[in-house]
Amino acid sequence: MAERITPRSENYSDWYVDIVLNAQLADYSPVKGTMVIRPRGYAIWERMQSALDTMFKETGHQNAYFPLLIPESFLKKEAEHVEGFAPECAVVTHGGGEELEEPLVIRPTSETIIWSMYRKWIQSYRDLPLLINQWANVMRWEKRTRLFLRTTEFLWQEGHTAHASAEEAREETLRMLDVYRCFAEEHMALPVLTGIKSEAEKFAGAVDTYAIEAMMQDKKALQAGTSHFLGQNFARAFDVTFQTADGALDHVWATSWGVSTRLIGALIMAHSDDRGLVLPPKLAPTEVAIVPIFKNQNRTEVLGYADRLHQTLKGSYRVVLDADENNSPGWKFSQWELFGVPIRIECGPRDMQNNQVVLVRRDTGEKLPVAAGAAPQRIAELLQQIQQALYDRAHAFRQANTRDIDNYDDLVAFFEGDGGFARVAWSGSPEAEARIKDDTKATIRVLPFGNQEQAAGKRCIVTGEPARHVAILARSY
RNA sequence: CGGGAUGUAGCCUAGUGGCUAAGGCGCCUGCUUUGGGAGCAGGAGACCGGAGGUUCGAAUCCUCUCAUCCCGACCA
Repeated sequence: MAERITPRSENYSDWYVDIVLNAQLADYSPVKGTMVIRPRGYAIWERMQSALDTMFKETGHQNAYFPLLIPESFLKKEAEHVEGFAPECAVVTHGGGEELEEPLVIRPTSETIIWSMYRKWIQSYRDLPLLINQWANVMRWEKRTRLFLRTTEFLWQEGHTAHASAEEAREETLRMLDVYRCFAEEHMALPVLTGIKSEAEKFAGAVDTYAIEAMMQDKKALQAGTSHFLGQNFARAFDVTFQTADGALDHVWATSWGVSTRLIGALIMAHSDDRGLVLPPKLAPTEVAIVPIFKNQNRTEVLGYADRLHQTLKGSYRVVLDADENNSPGWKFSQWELFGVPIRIECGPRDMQNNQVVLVRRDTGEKLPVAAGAAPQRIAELLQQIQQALYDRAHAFRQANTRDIDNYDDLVAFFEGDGGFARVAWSGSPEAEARIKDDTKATIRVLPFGNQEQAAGKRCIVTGEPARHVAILARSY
């Protein structure tokens, strides 16, 4: 029998690991905390990259590549930055059989090396804005790792932009946050909250950190992407100045923003079920799997029928024909479900007689017989419906598990129970934030856009002081 | 970095001092099958995580060590 997937209800962590391993997305590799992204997982990443890269280009960015190794001294130039990252840096001390003059840090992020270069490339306001993105691997020595969600090495993209004014840099920060929101919603079918992070949760070295935040099926929050307004912090640290149109000298304004292979973890935890992976059609490496059902006496005919269907669909869809003769149809059904293929097409002798095929939705299991000639059109519609249904289901789930709470005891009870997202009024005091964390293990995920004005007239859930913010609280990954 | 658990064939597991380490899945060969994880027959595959020790004898007991997973403190 095939591998059993631990049901979500039994153990969510085990379920997650079972999905990743059995759907062949990734595998553990020999070094603690590192993993191999297998072809089925990497193909998803490639689709993510392709969609995001297009969006980055459409917003005026260019790709470049900066080196993996960063002089240790660079990290130390920005005070908060070094404090934030020093504990999780891997450091190269030897090369070519000799101890290095200066240790080299394996990048945990590239602000420092990039700004050291921007110093050379930026002299005038005419050189701005400078809009660069890089696709790269980074390394953060995490104490505790989880496949895709937090590994020692991971793949991501990091955008680093330089601007002549604070306003422009802020605009850029929000523009890219919106690109992430759009990508999450439209491609990943993942509803996200957008907003700003609290002081405690922001990026080391940023003035403001914005994030998209999603709810997973266990009601925990996952930060799916961040966009930072860096102010002039890195420009000052690396002495990056430019001459303005009126001849003055000013430090450059900066942003950085990134999403990582963690998004694959988000995808899994948002949509998949106890039968295996469920992928939104737009990111599914294979959209359609054709499973012919034949007996010995009609093998040639049925395979021919399936093959003609395959030929018909090949030009328009990412489709595979599973013509293997050893595994039973039932086995193949389970297998393609495990792999998360959005639509399976069953075609057997009965279908052939009726000149039809059976489309099976991965998300609902629903079986839909359709005339063979209508299949291409129906598939297009169905893929869209599945994409939308996944989004709607995730959105409804988040709505159902988000509660407005205005009493501290209720808040504590909420997180002692099933938990979810708690929407509360908050004074802005770090002490209040810390107390919530101590008492509930929940943190401020985001101060969401759109309803901050609702804080007016309310009192902080912890201190009772006048509230200045609406905060979303949740336990998180 | 603390707490817990586990390392026996590709995977899962049995074996808790005594013959040649057992079974299931998977894999290979052949036949038969195929509308929800098929059947039969045959076959390959393990220095039992590593090192040291106790013993006539160790997968099994002891010591050390390594690795991984899970739960907490820290984080894309």
